[in-house]
Formats: sequence, C-alpha cells, structure tokens
Amino acid sequence: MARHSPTAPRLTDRKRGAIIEAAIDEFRVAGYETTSMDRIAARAGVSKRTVYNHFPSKEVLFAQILRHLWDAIAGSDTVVFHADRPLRDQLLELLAQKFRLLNDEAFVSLARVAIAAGIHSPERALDMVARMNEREEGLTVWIRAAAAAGRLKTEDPLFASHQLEGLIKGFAFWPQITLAQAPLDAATQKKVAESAVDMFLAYYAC
Amino acid sequence: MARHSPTAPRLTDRKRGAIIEAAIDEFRVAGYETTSMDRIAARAGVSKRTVYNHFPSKEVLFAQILRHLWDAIAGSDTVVFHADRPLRDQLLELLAQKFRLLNDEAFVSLARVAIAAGIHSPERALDMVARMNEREEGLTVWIRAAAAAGRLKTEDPLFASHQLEGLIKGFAFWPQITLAQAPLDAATQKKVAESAVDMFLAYYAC
DNA sequence: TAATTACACTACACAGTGTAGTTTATCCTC
DNA sequence: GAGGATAAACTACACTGTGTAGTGTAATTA
Repeated sequence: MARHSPTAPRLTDRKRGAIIEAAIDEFRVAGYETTSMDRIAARAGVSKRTVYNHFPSKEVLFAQILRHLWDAIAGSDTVVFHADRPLRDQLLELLAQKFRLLNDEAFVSLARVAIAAGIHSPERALDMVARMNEREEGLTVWIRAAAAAGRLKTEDPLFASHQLEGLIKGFAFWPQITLAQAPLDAATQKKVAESAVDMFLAYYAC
Repeated sequence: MARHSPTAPRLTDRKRGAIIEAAIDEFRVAGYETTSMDRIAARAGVSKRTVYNHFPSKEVLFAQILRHLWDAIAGSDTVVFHADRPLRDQLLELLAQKFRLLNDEAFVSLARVAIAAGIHSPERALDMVARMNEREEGLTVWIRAAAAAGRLKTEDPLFASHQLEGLIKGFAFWPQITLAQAPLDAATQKKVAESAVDMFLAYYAC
C-alpha cells in the first residue's frame, strides 16, 4: 500500500519524533532524574514499550536528545575581520550572531538540559561545554586578527573575548539558563549589544 | 558528671553537625534527587534513624542546609561612595569585596546546591536568588551615588552594575558553579578586577 | 510484515517508620 | 569525688509503600 501522503513520514518515524519531542520537554522542565520513561511515553502518546523499542535505555534516549538538539542549532556563520570596515559595525555583527544563537530555542534547551537540569555525568557536561566553546570561538579569532592588524590593543585576545561575552551573557544567557527567564526583547538586545561594544572599544580600540 | 571538655559540644550536637556536613557534601556533588538519606547517614557516621530524629524529612533537611549555608556567608561590608576618593580605588574595593564572596566556600556551595545541583522547586530557587540579589546590590547603590554626584554618566545604574558584574562573573562565578571549576588565583583575580574597572571607567567616567 | 499496544511482571532503590536494645550524659546520694 | 539510678539520644534492623527502569508476550493495527 502506498503512503497516505508524500509529506507524512512513516508511522515509526512519527512515533520516534513524538518521543524525542516529549522527552525534550520533560527533561527540560524536570531534569534527568525526575523524568520517568512512563511520563515521556504518556506525553508522546505512545506506549512505553514503543519507547523502549526505539531507545534501549533512558540513558541512551538522553544522549540522543543531546545530539538532536546539538544538530538543531543553526550553524554559526563566522565573521572575518575586515581592516577597512569600522570595528564597531563588525563587532555588532558578531554580537548579533551571538544573540541569534542565544535566542535559538534548541540552543537554550540544550544548555538547560545539559547544565541546569542535571550536570548529571560530569564527563558529558565537560564534553558538551568543550563543543560549545569550539562553536563560539569566532569572536576570539576576530579579536586576534584585529589586534594583529594594530586596531585593538590587547595581548590576550581570549581574555578580551571572554570579557565581551560576559557583558552579553550576564543579561542574555545565565538568567535564561538558571532561572528560566524569557529571552530579551529586541530593544533590550540592542541596548545590551551596543553598550557592550562601546565599552569594549572605549578600552581596547587604538 | 561534668562534660568531658568545655570545647566539646554535646553528643547530639556533634551528630547533628556531622549530618549537616555530610548532607552538604552529598547534595553538592550529587544534587537533591540523586542523594539518598542512607548515603548521608553513612557518610555522617550515624544511623539512618538518627538522621530522621533530627530532621523529619529529606525536604526539611535540604531546607535547613540552605539556611545553614546562608548564615555561614560572611556579611558583606558595604562601601559607601566618597566624592573625594578616586573612583578606581573605590570600585576596586567593591570588586575585592565581591571576590571575597565568590571565594567563600559556603557561598559557592550554596549557589551550586541551589542552582546547578537541582533548581528543584522553582519557588525556593527564586526566593534564594532574590535574597542573593539583595545582598549584592551594594554595587548598584554606589553607582547610583556616583552618578548623582556627576562622576559617572549613566541613566541606568542597575544596568551598569549588571555590566560590571558580568565582567566578573563570567570568569569567577559561572564556571565555578556550572562546571565546578576551581576559584581564580590571586593574580588572575587582580587582572580580572582591574581590567573590568578600567573598561567600565573608560566608558562611564566623566 | 513490521511496528505498536496493553498489560503483567521483575528487580531495585529509596523515603520513612516502629521497636527493642545500647550508649552517653546528668543527677542524686553517700 | 565515687557510684549507681535515670533519662535522653543513638543504633541495628526489619519492614511498608511507592516509584520507576526495563522486559516478555500475545493481540492489534498500519
């Protein structure tokens, strides 16, 4: 028999998707320990047995979800240093990019699941953070290039990029992760970004 | 018969202390859910029944520990704004004070237990954070005073103080809380504080 | 035919309790 | 001050109840 519709995936894939979705929701609000497989199954509208047919254990399901969220994060389009463009514009572009990540539901879910709702398994947490830092180092690269071009005066680009990040994350990351606060509205984002860049340049620009 | 020694507390107080100490350790590394009363009793060198003789439930024990850690945090000696002293010195003093808090084992334990190792019970987490902010607002008060005295140009002292905090906490708080990193050594603390103050003043000083 | 389901079931960890016996501190008497 | 009675606290241990990870199976559905 043919599929009902070309857009509808196979039943088993739909079920699988529903399980993952339900598991993300549950893990996110309740954490790893407190979430039960029965609850996930119920929320997914699926029998518990089906959950176990797709995922051999809670542990594996959790790991899969981390992968799933990771893959769902939009790839960061890096900004390369342009000697002829104003530093301020380029930095604002870099921060806009960072805000795009911080506003990404998948990213926030991932961070919350991985950090706030558990830190269960330190090994995996460290791995996660390492991969996040990897993805985030565009800023450091840019600052290093700007310093090499004589436009920024710093001997420690990594330190400087952490400072700039601190100026952002104190508003738009940590409160959201640890206190489940809502993401910043556009106006506040603008204020935070511009103020951060201006302060940064007031100190580091040549 | 008299007590064996004037310094040794009564047996029951020693037991109680051992339980609290053990519970802090367990909750800190394992979080609320994963920690069992049996483990706490074992670690404290006390029978499980004794734990329940002192604390009627795990929930209550946890709450008591939050109180205990809270009380153990050194009271913050606030810095008042002096119109005649250099801003830089006063800010460095304020940040030194902040670092004293961030280096306080009890404070870090509390924050970790309350935030990283659980965020179990949002109501209590929010209460905790509210009280922490209360204790931390000395910086905002100082900035407001400096702005009123015409020494700092900002219309939003709260925002400015969050920025300065972000410059510090990105190095000396969040990594310790979420990744259990070691506190900063003295040299790094100095670098972080001075760099933060200089950047802050480069932007806000009149 | 392959996946899903209901359901019954195992095994285990854990919060919390009840009890009977032992230890520790205090107090009273000599 | 020594010594024994007394009360309070501690301990071992057995036990209840519950929640939950994970499995096996026979029937149902896509």
